[in-house]
Amino acid sequence: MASFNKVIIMGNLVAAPEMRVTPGGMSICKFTLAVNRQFTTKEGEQREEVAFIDVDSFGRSAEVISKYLSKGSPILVEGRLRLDKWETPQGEKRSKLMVVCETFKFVGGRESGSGESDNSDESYERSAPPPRQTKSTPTASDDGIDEDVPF
Amino acid sequence: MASFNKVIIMGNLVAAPEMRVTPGGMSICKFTLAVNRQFTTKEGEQREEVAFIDVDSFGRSAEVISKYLSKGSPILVEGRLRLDKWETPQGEKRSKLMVVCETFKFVGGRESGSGESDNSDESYERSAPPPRQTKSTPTASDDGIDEDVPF
Amino acid sequence: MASFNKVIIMGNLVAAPEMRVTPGGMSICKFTLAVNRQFTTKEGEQREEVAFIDVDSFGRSAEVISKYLSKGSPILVEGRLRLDKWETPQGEKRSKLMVVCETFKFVGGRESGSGESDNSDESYERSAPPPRQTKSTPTASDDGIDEDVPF
Amino acid sequence: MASFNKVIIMGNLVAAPEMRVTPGGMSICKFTLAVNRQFTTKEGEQREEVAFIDVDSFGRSAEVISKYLSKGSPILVEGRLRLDKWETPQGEKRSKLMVVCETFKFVGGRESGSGESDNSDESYERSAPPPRQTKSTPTASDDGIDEDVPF
DNA sequence: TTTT
DNA sequence: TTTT
Repeated sequence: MASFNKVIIMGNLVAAPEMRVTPGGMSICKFTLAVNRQFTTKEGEQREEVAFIDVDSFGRSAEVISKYLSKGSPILVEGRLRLDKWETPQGEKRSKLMVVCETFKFVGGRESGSGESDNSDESYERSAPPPRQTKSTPTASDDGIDEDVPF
Repeated sequence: MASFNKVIIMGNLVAAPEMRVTPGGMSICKFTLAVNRQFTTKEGEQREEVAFIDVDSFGRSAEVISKYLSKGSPILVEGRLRLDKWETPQGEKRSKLMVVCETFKFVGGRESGSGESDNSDESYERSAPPPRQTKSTPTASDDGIDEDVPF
Repeated sequence: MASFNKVIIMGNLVAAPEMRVTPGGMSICKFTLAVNRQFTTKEGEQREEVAFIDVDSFGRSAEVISKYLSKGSPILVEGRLRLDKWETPQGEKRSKLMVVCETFKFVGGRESGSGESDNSDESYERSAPPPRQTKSTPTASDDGIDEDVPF
Repeated sequence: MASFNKVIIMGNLVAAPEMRVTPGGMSICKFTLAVNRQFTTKEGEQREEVAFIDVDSFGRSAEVISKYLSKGSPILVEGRLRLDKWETPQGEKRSKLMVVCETFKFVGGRESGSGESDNSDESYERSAPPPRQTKSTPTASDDGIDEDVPF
C-alpha cells in the first residue's frame, strides 16, 4: 500500500526562527510552533493543551519565514512528518518526530502572504489586508445571558 | 479500495449566512466562501483567481456560524465534498459539488474560536487573542529596494 | 485573511481518463472520481452516497495518470478546489466546482506509486508491494456472533 | 490566531497493535505506523526514508483497530499531533511528538472499512471489495523500453 | 449572485 | 454520464 504523509498546522512561533545556510548554499530555517487545543472535559472544565512542534523549512521558504516572522507570529504550515535521528556523544541512538515545511501561509496579521517550498514553482503571492469584523467579537458572556458560548 | 474525502478551506463569507431549521428541528446554515489564490504567470504577471464555494453546516455548527459570522468574515472549514442533486421544474437533472462542514475555526479576528459539528463531542473551545506582530508588516516595497517580495 | 484551499480525495475512476495536449504542449488529463461514503442513518439503516468529482491534472501527472489508470482504478488525489466558468451557446453563464490535482498516489494495486504535479520537483517515487493481510478479512458476521461489525 | 492541527497519514503497522483498557473503562490502542517516502536525489539516486510514527487511538476506534489489524496492516489515520510528556526515573523531563487518531480507514485489503473516533457519531461503514486493476501493474521496466517510470 |  |  502506498504511503501518505500530510500535516497541516497553524500556530504561533515560540521564538524567533533560526536561519542557517549549508555549505552547499541551501537555506534552512528552523522554528517551533505552539499549536493550542482548547477543550472541555467531561466534567465541564475548560482546559488547554499545547503541542510544541519543531519545523524545518528550506530554500526560499526558509528565507521568507526568517525574514518576516518572529516570536509570536502566526503561520499555517503544510508539510510532512519526518523522523529525525542522531546519536548522542555517549553513542546512544535518539530520534524525534518533527515537521518538514513544504508550503506555508502567513495568517492573521494586517497583511497575509504565502510561500511555497523550494521544491515548488515559486509562484509567490501577494495578498490583501484582513477583513473587518462586522459583528462584535464574541466573548463568553457575549449577549448578557449566561449562555455557553462555544469558543 | 476505501474512499477518502477531505476538504480544508479558509476564506471569507461573500454574504451573510442563511439559517433555517428543518421541521425535525435540525439547524442548517448555508453560506458561500470566497477562497482566493494569487499566483504569478509564466510571464511574471500577478493574477488572482477566486473559487466561490457553497458550504452547508448543521446543528450546533450552524447555530454558531449564523450567530457570529457575517459578510466578509473569515473562517476555516473542514469537511467533505458532496454532490447535490435536484431536478429543475422542466424535469432536467442537475447536480452541483459543494462542501459539507464537519468542523470549523473562526480565524483572524480579535478573538478566534472554533466549533465542531453536530456529529462531534461538542467540546467547544475558547481561545486567546492573537499574537502581536513584532516585525513590521511586509509590503511589496518593504525594504526600499525593488525586491521581489514574495507575497 | 489568507486563503487556504486543500482537497484530499481517494476514490475510483468512473471511466477511462481523457488525455489531451494543448497547442503549447501542456498535457491535460481529465477524469472523474467516484468517492463513496457509507453511513448508518439514525434509524439504523445502511446507506451509501457517492460524490462524482471531476479532476484536472497537468503535465507529468497527466501523462502518468493517463498511462496507468483506467476505469475503476483507485487513486488518491491531493489538490485544490477550482470554480470552472463558461458560457452556454445561448449566452448563459455557468460554473462548476472541480478539483485541480496537484499530487497523486496510486493506491491499492499490487504496486503503488505516486506522482507530483508539473509544479513540483518531479521527484517521482517507486514503491514496494503492499503488505500481506495477516488477520482474516473481516465481514459482517466475522466472528459467528451477530455483532455490529463497524465496516 | 486560532490554532489548527491536522495529520493525515497512511502506512503500515510495524507490529501488532497494543490494546489496554483504563480503570475508567476507556479502550486505548497504541500502534506504530511506518510511513515511507521514496524520492530521487539531485544525483538521480533512488532513496527511501521511513518515518515511524506512534499513534494512540481511543474508544471504539481502539477496539476495531486492535481487533482487525496486525503487523503489516495498512491503515489511513486522520488525527492531530500531540506532545507527550513524562519524567524519567532520574527526574529528567522528556517529551515526544505523536499522533492522536481521530478517525481511520482500513485501506488496501480485500475488504476495506473505516471507523470514527469515540468522539464522533459512530456511524461506521461497510465497504466493498477493491477494484480490479484493468491495466497491467506498472513496474520500472514496464514497457520494455528503459523508460523512467515515475513510481 | 459574490469576499478579502 | 458514472466507480467500488
